[in-house]
Amino acid sequence: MKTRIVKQPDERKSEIIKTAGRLFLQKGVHNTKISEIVETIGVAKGLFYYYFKSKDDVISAVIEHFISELDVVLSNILSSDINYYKKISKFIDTYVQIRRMFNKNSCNNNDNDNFSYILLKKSNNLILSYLKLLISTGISKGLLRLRYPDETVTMLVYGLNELMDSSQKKIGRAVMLALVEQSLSLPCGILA
Amino acid sequence: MKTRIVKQPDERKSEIIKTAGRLFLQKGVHNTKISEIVETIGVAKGLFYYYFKSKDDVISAVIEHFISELDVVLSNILSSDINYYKKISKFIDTYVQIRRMFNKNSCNNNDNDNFSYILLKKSNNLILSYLKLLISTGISKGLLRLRYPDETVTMLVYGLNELMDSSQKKIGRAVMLALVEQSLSLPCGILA
Amino acid sequence: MKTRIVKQPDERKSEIIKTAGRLFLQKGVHNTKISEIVETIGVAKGLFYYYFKSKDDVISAVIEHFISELDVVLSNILSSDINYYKKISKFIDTYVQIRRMFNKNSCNNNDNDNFSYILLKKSNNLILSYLKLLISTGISKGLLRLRYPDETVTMLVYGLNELMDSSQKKIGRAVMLALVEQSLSLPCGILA
Amino acid sequence: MKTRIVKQPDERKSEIIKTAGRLFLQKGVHNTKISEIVETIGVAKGLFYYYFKSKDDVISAVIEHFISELDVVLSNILSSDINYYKKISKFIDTYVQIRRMFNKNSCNNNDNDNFSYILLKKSNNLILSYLKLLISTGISKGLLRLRYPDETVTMLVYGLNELMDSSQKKIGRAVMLALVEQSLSLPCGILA
DNA sequence: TATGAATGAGATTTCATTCAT
DNA sequence: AATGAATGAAATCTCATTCAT
Repeated sequence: MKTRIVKQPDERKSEIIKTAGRLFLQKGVHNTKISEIVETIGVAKGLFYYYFKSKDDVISAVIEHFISELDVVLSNILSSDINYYKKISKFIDTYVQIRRMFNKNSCNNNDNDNFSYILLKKSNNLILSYLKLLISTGISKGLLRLRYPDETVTMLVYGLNELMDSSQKKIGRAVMLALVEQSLSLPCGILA
Repeated sequence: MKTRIVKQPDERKSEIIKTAGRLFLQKGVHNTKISEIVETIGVAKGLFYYYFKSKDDVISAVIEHFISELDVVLSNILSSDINYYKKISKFIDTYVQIRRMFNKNSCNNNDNDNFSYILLKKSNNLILSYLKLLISTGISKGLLRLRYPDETVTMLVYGLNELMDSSQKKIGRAVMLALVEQSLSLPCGILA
Repeated sequence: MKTRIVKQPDERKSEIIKTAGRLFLQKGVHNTKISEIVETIGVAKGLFYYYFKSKDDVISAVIEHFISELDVVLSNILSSDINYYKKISKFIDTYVQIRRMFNKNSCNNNDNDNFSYILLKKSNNLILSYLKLLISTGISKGLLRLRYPDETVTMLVYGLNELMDSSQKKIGRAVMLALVEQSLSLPCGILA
Repeated sequence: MKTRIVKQPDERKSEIIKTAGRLFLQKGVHNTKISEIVETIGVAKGLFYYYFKSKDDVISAVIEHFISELDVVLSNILSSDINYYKKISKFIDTYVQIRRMFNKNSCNNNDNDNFSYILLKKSNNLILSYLKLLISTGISKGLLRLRYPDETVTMLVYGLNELMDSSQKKIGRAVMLALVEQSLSLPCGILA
């Protein structure tokens, strides 16, 4: 029998969520067995089912965990004391970061999971809602003008998303911001 | 003993691919069992393995099948005898069609497959390559001007993709084309 | 639902090995299904795969098990406190015993396994290595003389092996020992 | 549809037996699928079952084929017009040949067939019966003397068998014949 | 005599989940 | 709060054999 290490419930649960999340991103949900999660942590299988009802249960928890962390970051940017355009470029930077994190891993995984897909989509939607808010504020303040603001922002976010995926050459920050300016009909160089 | 119905290999193989494809879209790859595919057709399980090495093998075949069908459609548009702007809007229309087809189904599927995801991505990339070609031809003919043509088209395609997914209200054809015009810096109404 | 009987891993693993070994000898490896092994013990099929990676895995384990048991017996004879010629005849007796055990069973089995064959060969080789040691010791002590000691012992062991297989009439112990004496150029009757 | 090559029944049947035999020795019976046999020849599966009732049926035929070929060779030696001792050494030489043929192949095959085993055994028994005959003739003619002629010859054949298998260094013809002489209590060098 | 698509029983294997300890 | 042996349903895959052509 292994030496039993007792932890606070919250700490243990969080440990499982983080470990599962890492493995899910690395190898895909379908290729991550419960046994692997518990072996990685070094606990018994039964403990997993003490904290989670099922595998699906931990998947949801992992997604929720990632999204709520992102929410904190974005919320801080929005309420921070920097100028309007800076906020836009900060959003874009944050976006690039999480994209890279989610995608670096999901490339390897050739299995048929849509875990990263859901995660990405939820992240995109979150950042999208923040951006929509920011843009509509900008419009009412007269900082920019757009015929279809919501649609334009949607296309911007998901367009960038794909651009990061597919381009052979890594897209530089400058080009990226230029594309944002173009999409939002902003003066050239204002986000730089 | 079942009465044995013999078919030409090509016909049978194609029958399996189409049946599998339909089920994959309806219920996801993971939720579609080999036994279901063969039961749907009404043949023995062994026959499946006579034509395909494994489940993965048929997945690849299904994807290839969908993509090659799309390729024919797009290729016909490109070589057809209609004017330049008409071709663009035809591409967009085709795009909308397949998107609807892939997505109508993938909504139901709550499993963890990314079959539709891969399919969508490959379709997007195919249409993207056709559009890039068309746009660069247009640029060299002086029909339009863009600073980052490839990046712009990429963002356009994937932006639209998401727009169709997410907007509560269905995006009308008019708005869609307007967004395309805006993205490509084309005169308002020219694609209508 | 079955009542679950929990055992120590070592005990369970050993239980599986012994049961599998018995069935393998009785019916041949190919004719022994995993399902039979677990049904015989009265556990679930999954438990088998909890302890063994595959059917091949348990086959190896069974062979190893038989051989290591034989090794203990032979090793005890070698180090025991009896006279030199007695050791030889004890080796022969042990040999006869295991031969009978392996062959009694393998007669029934008309399938195409060579499980008993491998087992027999490994046993033969083990006893052979012990005998070679004993003989060479005897030679250096001047207890016997042989031109080709290793070859002679090899032929002796495998010759006896076959003799036990094939002769219609069961070979008596006396004849057997006489043949050993003849092979090793020992005085007639010294092993009796 | 393939071009259909029609052959005489005997020729076809023999073609299947020879091909099957080659594959059985190369890869083992269990690893040789009916499909492989017919593909190697270039005919359809159905044809196999036109000539053979089952896989077991062809296995028997293959064994019979090998054995009857050996029988011809041995029979020729026995009735040939050479001296007594020469016949013995010719038998041994033939024996070495077929052993090499059966074993060179069966080494590779790590599967659980006893095809080579059966084949070897039947060959050994055939040569054994010829040798017993020869030896007993020799005894009645006063050419040699043995206490247990049959047992001795049995041990000789099977002992040599193993010797060829196991010895790291290939056993030379001279040593081999020396061992035969020793076993049969023949004067040293008479077989050389 | 020959074809090869089709059959189907059954084997091995996987793994999320349970529960006696 | 923790263990890990045990469960069992279900999935994938194999291949000797059959039979419509």
